[in-house]
Amino acid sequence: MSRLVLIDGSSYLYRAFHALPPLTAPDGSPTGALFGIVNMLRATLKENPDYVAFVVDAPGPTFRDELYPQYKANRPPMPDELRAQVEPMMQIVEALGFPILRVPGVEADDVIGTLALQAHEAGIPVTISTGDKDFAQLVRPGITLTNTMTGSITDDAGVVEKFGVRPDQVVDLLALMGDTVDNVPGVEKCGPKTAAKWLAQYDSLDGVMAAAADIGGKIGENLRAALHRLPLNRELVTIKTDVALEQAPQALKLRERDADALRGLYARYGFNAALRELEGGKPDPATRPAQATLAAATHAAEEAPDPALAAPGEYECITGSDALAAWVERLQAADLVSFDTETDSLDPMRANLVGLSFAVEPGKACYIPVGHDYPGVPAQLPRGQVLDALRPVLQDAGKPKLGQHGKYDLHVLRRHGVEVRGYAEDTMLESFVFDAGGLRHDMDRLARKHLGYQTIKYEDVAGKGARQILFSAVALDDATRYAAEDADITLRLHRVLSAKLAGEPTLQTVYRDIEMPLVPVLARMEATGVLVDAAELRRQSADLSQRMLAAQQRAHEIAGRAFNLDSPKQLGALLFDELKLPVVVKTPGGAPSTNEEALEAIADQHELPRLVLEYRGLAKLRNTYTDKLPEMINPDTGRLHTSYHQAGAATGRLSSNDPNLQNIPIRTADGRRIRTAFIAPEGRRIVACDYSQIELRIMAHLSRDAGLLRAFESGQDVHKATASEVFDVPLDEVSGDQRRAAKAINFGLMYGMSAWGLARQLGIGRGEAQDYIALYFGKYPGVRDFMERVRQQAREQGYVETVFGRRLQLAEIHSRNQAQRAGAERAAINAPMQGTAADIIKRAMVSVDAWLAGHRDQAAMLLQVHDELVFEAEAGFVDTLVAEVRRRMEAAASLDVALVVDVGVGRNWDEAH
DNA sequence: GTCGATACGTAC
DNA sequence: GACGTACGTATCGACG
Repeated sequence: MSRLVLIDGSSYLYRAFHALPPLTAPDGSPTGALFGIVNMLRATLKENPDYVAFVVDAPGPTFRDELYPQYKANRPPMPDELRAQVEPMMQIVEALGFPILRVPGVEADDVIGTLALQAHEAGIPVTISTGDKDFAQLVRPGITLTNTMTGSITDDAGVVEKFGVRPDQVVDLLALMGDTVDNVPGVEKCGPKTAAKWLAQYDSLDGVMAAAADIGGKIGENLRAALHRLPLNRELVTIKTDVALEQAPQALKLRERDADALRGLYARYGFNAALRELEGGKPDPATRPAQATLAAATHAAEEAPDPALAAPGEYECITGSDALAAWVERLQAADLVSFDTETDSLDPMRANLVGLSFAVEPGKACYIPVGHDYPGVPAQLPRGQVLDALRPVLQDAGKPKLGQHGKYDLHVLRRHGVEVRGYAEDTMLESFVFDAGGLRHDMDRLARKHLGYQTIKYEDVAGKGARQILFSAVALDDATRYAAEDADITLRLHRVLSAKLAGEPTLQTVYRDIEMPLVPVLARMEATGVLVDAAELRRQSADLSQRMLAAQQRAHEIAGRAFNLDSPKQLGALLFDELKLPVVVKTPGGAPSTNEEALEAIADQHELPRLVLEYRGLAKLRNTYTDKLPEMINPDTGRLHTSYHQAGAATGRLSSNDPNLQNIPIRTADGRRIRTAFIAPEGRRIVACDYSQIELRIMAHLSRDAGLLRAFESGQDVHKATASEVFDVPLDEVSGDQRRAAKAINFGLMYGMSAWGLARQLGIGRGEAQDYIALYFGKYPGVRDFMERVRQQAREQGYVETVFGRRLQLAEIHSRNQAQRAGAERAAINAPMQGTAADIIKRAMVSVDAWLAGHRDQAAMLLQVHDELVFEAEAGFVDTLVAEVRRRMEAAASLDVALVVDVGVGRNWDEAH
C-alpha cells in the first residue's frame, strides 16, 4: 500500500540544533543541526515512502498573527549558528530529491495538516515526521507521528499513553496548557497532568469551562482567570486542515537524487558515513561522526557471545578417596583454581559446609559432597578428610584461586578450619569494574550476558518459598549438576572477563590494586564483628515502646477514632480527606504525601501532624534498630556481623547489609543513643577515624578551583570560609544563616542541585537561591567549569571516571526521557566525587589492614561508613593505632588539597565521635 | 502465604 | 521534575 510521509523541517532543524553538540565542518562552519537533519532524511529514505514532502515555514505573517498580535512575540531571533545551517539544509534536501513545500502566509504546521487530511481522505496512510507534540491532534487510524531523532512512533494508543487524553482532546489540552514558546499563555500552574485530569473528568474544553466554578483551590482561581483566553487559545493551537494548496498529495513524488551535488555537500560538511553510503559502501564505524558512534557505543558492549562458550560441561561427583586424590593433583598442577562452596544458609557467618566444587579447565568440573543428609543418601567422604586434602591447595598463597563473590566462600571455609590464601580473581568484581551502574553482577546474569549460557538456578534444585529445602537435602546428582556448574561457569566467565580487562589497563589497575586486595580485608572485618550491648538496646526498645503507645493513643483521641498510624494511606485519608488539611507534597505516585516535609508544613494548623511525626521517629528507631539489632547478634561470637557488598553501589562505594551498619542514627538525641550500645570489650576502646569533608576536598582537587583550594588551605571550617568569600564578609563576621547557606550550596552542588532545590532546602525564594548560586560561581568559577566538563564527558563517553580511573557508567545519559536524562546528569556530577572518596578509603583500608597484620591481638578494624573507619583497640594501644591509621588514611591519595582525618576515642561509638 | 510495589526514613 | 549513593520496615494488593 502506498504511503505519504510529511517532514516537519522547521521543527527538526530547531530540535537538532538544541539536541546535538555544536559540531563543526572541516572548515569550521557549524553543522550540528545539519547533521541531525541529514540523518533524519536518510532514515526517511530507508523507509521507501511513495509520496513525501519536506515542509518548512515561509517568512511573513500568518493568520495566527492577525488573530493574536502577540503570537510568537517573545520568540528570540534565530541564533546565527543555526541560521548559517538553513541554506545548506535546503541544498541537501533539494539534492536528495525531496519535494520542498514553503507556502507564503501559511505555517508549515497547517500545510502538513492539510496534506495529511487530504491524503487520509484519499485512503493513503500518512506518517508525519516531526518533533513537535502539537501534531498529536492529527493522529487517528491512518495518521501516525514519527520522530526519527528519538525513534518514537505515536499512534492513537501512543497519544493516550503520552498525554493521557484521546487525540481529539489534544487541542483542548494544549489550549489549557498554553505554549510559552509561542507566547500563548494557558491556565497558570496548569501543566499536562492537570489538563489531562480535567479533560478526563469533563471530557472537553467546553466541559472544563462550564465546570470552572466547581474547581477548587488556587488552580481553580487560575482557571477562572484564564477563561476568557481559552477559546482564542484553542483556535491558535488548532492545526488547520483546509488551507488552499497547489499540489495534491499524490503529486509529491521523490525525484532522483543529484549524486554529484550530494557528494560535494557531504564532503564539505564532513558527513563521512553519508558519503560512504552514497558511494555504495557500508558505513564504517571508525569514521562515523562523533555522536553516531556515541549512540552506538552504549550498546556495543553486548557483542554476541561465542556459541562454544555455552557448551554443556562434564561434571563429576566425588565420593571416593582415589577420585579425590586425582582431583587434588589436577588442582596442584593448574595455573588457576576455580572453586565454590555449597552450604545450608545465605549467612556466611552461620552457614555449614555441604560441599565444594572445583574447575581447572572449561567444561570439566567436580563436586565433592561432604554434608548431604537425606533418606537414602549415598556415602560421602568425611568433611575433615576432604578439607585436609584440599588445604595445601587452598592455603597456598602461591596458588591463585578464582571465585564468584568469593568473600562468602572465604568465610565458610575459614569457619571450617581452612584459611584461604592467594584469592586472586573474582568474576563479580571483574564485571563490577567494567560496568558499575549496569546490571547486577550475580553469576546467572553474567553467564547469560557474556557466555549466552542459562545456568541452573538455585530454586530449580532446592525449590523456593515455603517449599525450599536445605542444600544438604538436595539429591547428589542434582547437587552435582548445580554446584559443579558454578565452578565451571566461573572459570569460563573469567576467561572472557579477564581478556576484556587486559584491554583496559586503568580498569585492570582498579581491579588488581583496589578491589581484589580489599576482599580479605572486608572478610576479616565481617568476621570480627562489633560488640553490642543487647541489654541496653532492649532498655531503649522498652522506652521507645512506651512513648510510641502514648503518641498513638493521643493521636487516636484527637482523630476521634482508631486508625493505623503506620499506614500512609489511612493517614492521608484522615488528614487530607476528613480534616481537609492542605496538600503540600505529593508522592511520586501522585497521592498526597504524608512524609516529614508535608507534615511539618501543616503542623501549625492541627495537632495531629506533630504527633504523627513524634510517633514515626520513635517507631523508626525501635522497628529498625533497637528491636532488630539484638536479634542479629551471632550466638557463636556474641557479636554483630554485617556483610559488606563490594559490587553494589554504582559509584564504587561499599554497602552494608544484614544488618546495615552504615545507617545507624546520629542526628537526633534519641537516635544517637543507639550508638552507645556499640561498645568495646573490657580493656578496649572504640576508635573512630573519619575523613574531614572528603568529597568537598575532592571537588576542590578535580575542579582545580583556586578559591576553593584556598578555602581548604586556610585550615578553617570550610563552610564558614566559603560563606566569607561568597558573601564578602570577614571570616569572624559570618552569620549562622550565611554559613548554613554556604554549606547547603557546597553540598547541593555536589549532588547537582538546582536553584529550585536550594530554595526549598533553605526555605528561601527561588530568585534568592539563584542569586546565591551566581555569587558562588562568581567566586569559584572553576567549580562551574568542572561541572560542565563532567556533564560533557558523560554525554560524550557515556561514563565518568574517578581520580583512580574507576569508570562509572551512566546508562540513562542519552535517555529520551527528559527526567531520566536530567537524573543521569546529576548522577554524573556526583559520581566522580563520591567514587573517588570510595577509592581513597578502600586504599586506606588495605593499607591499614596490612599494618594491623602485625597487631591482631591489640586492635581490629570493625566498620566502614563511607568516610569513616571504626576500630577497637587495647586501651594502651590506642595512641599507636591513631597515629598509624591517621598516617595511612591521609596518605591514601595525594591530591592538590590535603586529606585530613579526625579521630575520636571512647568506650562506645557515641563517645568516639 | 508469598511477592513485589510503594511510601517512608536512616546514614554519608 | 526539581539532591547523589545505599538498605530496611510496614502496608497493601495481586497472585496462587
